[in-house]
Amino acid sequence: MSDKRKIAEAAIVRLSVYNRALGEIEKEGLEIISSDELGDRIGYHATQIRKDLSCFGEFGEVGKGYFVRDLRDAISRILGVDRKWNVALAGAGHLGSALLAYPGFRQRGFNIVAVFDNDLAKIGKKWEGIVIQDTSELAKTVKEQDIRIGIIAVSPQVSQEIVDTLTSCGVRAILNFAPASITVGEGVELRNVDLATELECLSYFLTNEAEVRTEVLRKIKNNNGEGG
Amino acid sequence: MSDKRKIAEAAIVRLSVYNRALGEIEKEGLEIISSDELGDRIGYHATQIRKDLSCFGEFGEVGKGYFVRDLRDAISRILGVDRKWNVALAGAGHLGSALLAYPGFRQRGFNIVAVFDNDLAKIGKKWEGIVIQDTSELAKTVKEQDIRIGIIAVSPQVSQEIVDTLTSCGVRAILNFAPASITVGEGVELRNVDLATELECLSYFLTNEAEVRTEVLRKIKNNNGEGG
DNA sequence: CGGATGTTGTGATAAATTTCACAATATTAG
DNA sequence: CTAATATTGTGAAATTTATCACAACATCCG
Ligand SMILES: NC(=O)c1ccc[n+]([C@@H]2O[C@H](COP(=O)([O-])OP(=O)(O)OC[C@H]3O[C@@H](n4cnc5c(N)ncnc54)[C@H](O)[C@@H]3O)[C@@H](O)[C@H]2O)c1
Ligand SMILES: NC(=O)c1ccc[n+]([C@@H]2O[C@H](COP(=O)([O-])OP(=O)(O)OC[C@H]3O[C@@H](n4cnc5c(N)ncnc54)[C@H](O)[C@@H]3O)[C@@H](O)[C@H]2O)c1
Repeated sequence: MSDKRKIAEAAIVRLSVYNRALGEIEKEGLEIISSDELGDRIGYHATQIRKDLSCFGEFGEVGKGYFVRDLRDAISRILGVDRKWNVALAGAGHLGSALLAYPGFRQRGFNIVAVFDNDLAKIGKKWEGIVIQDTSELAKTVKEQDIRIGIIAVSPQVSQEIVDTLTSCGVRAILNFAPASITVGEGVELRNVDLATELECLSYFLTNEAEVRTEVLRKIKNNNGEGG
Repeated sequence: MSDKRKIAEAAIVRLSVYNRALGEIEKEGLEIISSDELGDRIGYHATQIRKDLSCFGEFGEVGKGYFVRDLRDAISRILGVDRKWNVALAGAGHLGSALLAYPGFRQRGFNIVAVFDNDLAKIGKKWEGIVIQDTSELAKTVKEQDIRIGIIAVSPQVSQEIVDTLTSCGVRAILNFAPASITVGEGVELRNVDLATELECLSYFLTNEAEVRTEVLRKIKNNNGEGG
């Protein structure tokens, strides 16, 4: 019943997880997989998977399952990763250089084609085949290179400023690592990755372990699995 | 109505966001803030904030708002970050070294006190004051240093193995950066940060921009703000 | 003092999301 | 061919999460 209007963000995240898992399954040589087995591997209910997919079409074969390759292609199309995206990286510090060095992004179609910094010691240097540019060149480069996605790996103090520069150049998708409350205009998608928040969630869990354990036991009694 | 039993994970993430924002507000010199203004700054409804807090107690003053410092202390206690946590880092590669160099974790009470790798060229070297150890020493070190949290920054192929080693040593909280479907036993909290997934969500948004725009317009008509 | 205003905490309500239940259909074994 | 088994896609139900609405109370200002 292909209807893209009411797709939950959480469902999109799951599609990406399905895709990664399908990649692993493909490597193992499996050609067909049921929603049940896929769910087992990644810790979701089979119905969740089928429901998520049903928003976009029918990809399975009744009584059989899903052709791994076909489903992967379908999800890739849905996510828009059946193409290349040019990405700009702002901030060539510790985190920025790790991101730049990571081959996984390119493998998935995300090419970091430009890196910006304001540190004169870095500007002009070539890292991973890319010359680090001054932030003043951002607007020009974004247009020239058709950059659609920006990654923020600068200090929190300047993150909003860099986001504004990027969006004013037409960048409509931003992945932010700076622990700051960034705001963007409508039509711009912002995703925040706050690693301190991740650790704080773990701290909460450890601090409140007993209560959580009770919850886990209740869930197990109701025959639920691991949550991923 | 202090009842920690039915707290949604999403609420915990928000508490962490509130705390970071309160830190910024404190730096600005503000001593009191209303849920309304806090909500404006971080893109949540005031009622969401009040509801989240109400699970843990009453922290505000009617007609006045919240004392910034007091609320921050209260949330820190709730999250369990009113203390220090010793953290182990597995994988001293590109990402691992960025995490190790980041002062923000220590500032928030998360001390990376041990780093493990299996690369002979790295083992024995001292980074940021910490000697990189062979993974075979993990069990001993985890006990000696009272390590409660593990960070996985090794390749996906070995990530499950390292997770198993950590949990078998009693580590009950794991932050995983490897793009793999990790499973953990009950009583262990696992948080996955998959950066490729983050980019794929942005790709989805860009690919389906038109539909999303419609959605945004609908929300604005209903007086909703930015989602953060 | 008293009315206007501001703000919290929370029960009730609404909305979103997940899970259940099952019809429909394919496959397999005999 | 038929019965047994497997699996999808989806409407309905259940559950979870977010928002609304408002009583209760504090503060401000004349
Ligand atoms: N390193 C981590 O593990 C980690 C973890 C969590 C969050 N973060 C966040 O990610 C961001 C980057 O972290 P990092 O460790 O790489 O910091 P870093 O200090 O190593 O790097 C920041 C880089 O940004 C550059 N920069 C500063 N102002 C700039 C500007 N106006 N224009 C362009 N470039 C500018 C600096 O020159 C530097 O190269 C920070 O906001 C940090 O809080 C990092
Ligand atoms: N670098 C990034 O920006 C980035 C982005 C997304 C995901 N990741 C994921 O994070 C993880 C680390 O990425 P990276 O870029 O730092 O990789 P990397 O190759 O630079 O580092 C991996 C490190 O793990 C060590 N290692 C390998 N096997 C080990 C074992 N059995 N025991 C102990 N150590 C072992 C290696 O020696 C190496 O030092 C990977 O799973 C990667 O997919 C990284």
